[in-house]
Amino acid sequence: MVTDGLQETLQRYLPFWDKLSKAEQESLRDNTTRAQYAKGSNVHRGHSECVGLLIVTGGIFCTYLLSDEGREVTLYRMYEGDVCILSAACILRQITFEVHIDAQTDAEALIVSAPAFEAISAKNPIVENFAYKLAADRFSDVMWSMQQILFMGFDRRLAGALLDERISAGSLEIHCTHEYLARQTGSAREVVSRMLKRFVEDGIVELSRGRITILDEGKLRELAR
Amino acid sequence: MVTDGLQETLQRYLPFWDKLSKAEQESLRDNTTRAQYAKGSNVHRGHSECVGLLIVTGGIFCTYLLSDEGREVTLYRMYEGDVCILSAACILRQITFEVHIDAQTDAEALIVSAPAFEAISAKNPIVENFAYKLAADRFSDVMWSMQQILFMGFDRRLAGALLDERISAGSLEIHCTHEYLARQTGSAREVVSRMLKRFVEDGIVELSRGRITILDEGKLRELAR
DNA sequence: TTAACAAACGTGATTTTGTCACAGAACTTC
DNA sequence: GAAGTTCTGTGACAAAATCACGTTTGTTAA
Repeated sequence: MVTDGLQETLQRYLPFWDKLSKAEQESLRDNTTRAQYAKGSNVHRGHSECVGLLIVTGGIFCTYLLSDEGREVTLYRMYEGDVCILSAACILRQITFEVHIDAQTDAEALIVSAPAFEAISAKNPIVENFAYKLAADRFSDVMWSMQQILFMGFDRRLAGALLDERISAGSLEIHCTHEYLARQTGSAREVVSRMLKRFVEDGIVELSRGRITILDEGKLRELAR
Repeated sequence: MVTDGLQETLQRYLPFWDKLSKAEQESLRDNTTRAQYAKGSNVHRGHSECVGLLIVTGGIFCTYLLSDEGREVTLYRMYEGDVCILSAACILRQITFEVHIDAQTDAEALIVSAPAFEAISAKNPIVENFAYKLAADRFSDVMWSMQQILFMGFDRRLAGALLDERISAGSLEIHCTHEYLARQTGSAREVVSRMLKRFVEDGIVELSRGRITILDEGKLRELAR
């Protein structure tokens, strides 16, 4: 959680801050608000109006694709210090696809209003550049997921997802549902359940409602390789 | 095919050209060469050294992912006038994934050497910006493929691919192999063959070696919807 | 403190898609 | 026209997704 003033936070997280004119700094600051999101709440959906640039100051946000039939596939997650450009995608005319963004935990962020950011971005190439570089970062994230889904067997993907959770939990006890893992891996809940059962048979994990305990991290790493 | 001088071609295809200094223009021009590629030849592979910025002046280039086992999935194609940034991905530090690029037909392009482009891009934010905007364009292309592969049934994807070919052929007679369609749809050759057989049974297409004739474009569109 | 409810999970049956192995057909080249 | 290459067809199988339930587990509220 970041609790200091708006200006200090903006300066910390926006690398171009010191290259802005005083007027630009003021304009940004005056159009930035602090926002709180409850776990599971929606931040951005498809091509609805653009919330603006999201600067994560606490919690986890999750960017995902949503199919017409309601299937979700997670693209990447954002943590404290990450700046979310797709919540301001309306600013970048090159971005023509739709993503959804939710708060995955209770979370908070600074929001730079889209029009204010757009105005500065239109005049200041350094700022515009920052935005496009963020997009390129996400491009790489998405390509990573895509390769995983296209080329890796499901056992491997699930093992990888479990290890990711293990890291962000900082513990061998993971608290998440099978449904959640299905979204992370671009698969279906039943498929996750079945594979987890196989992992149990192999002595790799232990299951209980809403919790997965890793018993053999080595085997898991080997699987995910 | 573009046959005029280097400088004219650069000016036509690089929107930032007129904003360069004389020295920058000269440097770019002197580090640009015209290249010919035979159908099927490789232009860029993974993280091998960067060829540089590719400006397509004729033919078709194809950007694809390649798995360890050799499976290929086409991401997008480039035509006359398109500028390829991923062949110069080494310049953009944000781009961390690997793609491959082939000439899909006999093709030709101008190549701006990577170091020359990088030098100018490092000093001139407008040029750097241009590069990142190109990347964002491709990001959108890739997201489009990803949604197709993740959310659409194979019949639909194949119908879409056939319609794409129908357009670029400008005719109901498509000249391509099942293997090619498999790469376009992120699937396998046998799967394409089988689905095409179903299309034949439904009176949608007619098959012969290396050629597919669309008999019922309406049904195909309905399938692809 | 249960009854009622909702969320999470288990599992068989089915379909779709991808993989493997091989065979035959259709063009090319010499 | 013999040999080789490329392209296609097909059966058997495996992996994964989907469908249709049923069961378990925890929460809420009468």
